[in-house]
Amino acid sequence: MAETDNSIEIPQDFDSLKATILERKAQLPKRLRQVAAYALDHPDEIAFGTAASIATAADVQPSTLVRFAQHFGFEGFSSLQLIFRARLRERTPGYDERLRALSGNDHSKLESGSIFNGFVAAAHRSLDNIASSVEPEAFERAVNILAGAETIYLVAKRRSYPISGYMAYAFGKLRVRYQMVGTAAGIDDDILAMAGPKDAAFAVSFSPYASESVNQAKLLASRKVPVVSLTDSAFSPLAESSRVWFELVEADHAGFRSLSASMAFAMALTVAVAEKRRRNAREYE
Amino acid sequence: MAETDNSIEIPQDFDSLKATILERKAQLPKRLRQVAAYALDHPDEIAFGTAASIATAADVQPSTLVRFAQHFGFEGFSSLQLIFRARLRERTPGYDERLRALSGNDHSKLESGSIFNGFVAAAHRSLDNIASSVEPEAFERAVNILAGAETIYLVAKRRSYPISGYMAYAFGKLRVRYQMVGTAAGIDDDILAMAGPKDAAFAVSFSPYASESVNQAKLLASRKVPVVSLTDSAFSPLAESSRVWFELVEADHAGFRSLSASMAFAMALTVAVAEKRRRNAREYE
DNA sequence: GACTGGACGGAATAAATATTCTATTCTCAA
DNA sequence: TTGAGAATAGAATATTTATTCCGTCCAGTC
Repeated sequence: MAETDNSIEIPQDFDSLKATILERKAQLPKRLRQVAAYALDHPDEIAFGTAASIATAADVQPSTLVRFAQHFGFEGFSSLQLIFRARLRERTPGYDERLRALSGNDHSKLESGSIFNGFVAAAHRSLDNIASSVEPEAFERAVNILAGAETIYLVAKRRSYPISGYMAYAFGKLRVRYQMVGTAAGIDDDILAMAGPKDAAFAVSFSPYASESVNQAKLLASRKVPVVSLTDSAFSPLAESSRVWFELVEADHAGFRSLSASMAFAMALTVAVAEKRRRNAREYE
Repeated sequence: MAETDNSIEIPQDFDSLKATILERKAQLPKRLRQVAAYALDHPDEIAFGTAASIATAADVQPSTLVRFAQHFGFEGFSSLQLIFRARLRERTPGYDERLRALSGNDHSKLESGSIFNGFVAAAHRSLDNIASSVEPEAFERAVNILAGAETIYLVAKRRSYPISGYMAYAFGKLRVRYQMVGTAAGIDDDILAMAGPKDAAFAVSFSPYASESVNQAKLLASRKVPVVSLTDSAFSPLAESSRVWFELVEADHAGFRSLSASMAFAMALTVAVAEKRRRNAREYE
């Protein structure tokens, strides 16, 4: 038998698999080389297809695919396929390297270190994700709505509260009139009663959604106050009350979701609004 | 029978499918809505998983997935799945590319976009920096100090306030006793008067340092309360009052410093402390 | 309060799947 | 040319898969 090569590590990610294939390509038997060529040329097909369909496309037998996989140390074709699928999931260039850099650093030696690394990695992932999930056009609309408002109402509870807390700080510095909602219990309704169509609101809520925030957003929407919202699902109850809404899925570690992407988003929105106002004001001078 | 809706077109790509789902979301029965939410929140899982695995993850029956697909005009679950797979093949162009496409048209649009990108980039830079600037041993010591405290006092003002705000939320979830300092003016001194050597404090302050925070940290230190602090300079006045302190320089954009690294740090510290406590508690059982 | 129609859960089923096995073919050296 | 060993094709097999079907449940209506 000349099958699984135990002496060499089984590739765990697409890049190293690709390298291994290229390296051994010359010594591969005819049909296996045929498979190798097809696999590297049509990685998407390998990821999605069945053994039968791929075999037909590559003009080999299904069993050849299994032998190919086993030749590189995998248990069968299916486990090889996982590598090709993983490649499509996290097609974030640069992320792998960063993660590898993290796992090699001093923190990994201590027990609390892995927690530390985990949160840094989660924050990175969140930020990688944000660029593709926020549409520039929607962002622009949100900026326009908030820049045109007399007073910006900030609605957030619990986990989202730090986000609006930062925005409040920044708006204060930038001389943009704002009003936080939900700090002291009881007077929220009175505050919201003052909001009108000339104002605007920014609401943040992640699942599990604080019912208070949702209701307040609804109330504002019913009073013709344009609402911009930040949430983590297209199914968020916030979405239906909002003129513009952003779906932002934060990566998590140990069950605690990162706030990095939300924070970056909030900072960008805040500064963009202030910038827009400054320019509008100059035009009227 | 009320099945396939021939009058309406079957979505052929992911975007129109998503739009259709969102549109009909309100009228969907309970389980189908559950599937809808899961599908839009975890599109990758739908693309790769089997009906059984997805059903388990979404907490429904496999047959529900089939009904869901048929509800939207597909023949079965498999044909719906093809849409989700196609999405991964032809990745949607990221924000960067879309932004570049926009840049030719309108200058004002470009402006908001560059602000957005700027903050995301700054956040990335901050996170890249954090691993090298925080010493694992110091982190370990900080965890030990806070894990051993009866009550953890959180001291932060202004820009740092969102950080302690998040920690308060997380400590609450994790059943760690804490006390925020500086929320309502006037009673701070009374709160601090209760702190003793068995407690500990975590103070955050970046330049320009809020004198209040600095004084409170000094007061705590003089009362033999161990202080852990997070700041942005070795010359920070906080440092001299602290048992352990961390220097964390955040990258900035347009003069506004990122909070991503501080946030990641705070989350890691919070969870590490809770974890440590949990372990200590188990040892004494 | 009974009736009706849709929604649901769960078992049954038929198709499709990856893998294994074996006979045959090919390769290369003596 | 012949013999030995690997490589291959293709059928057989044991899972796993999506789907169908039917009894039950639930909400709304008269």
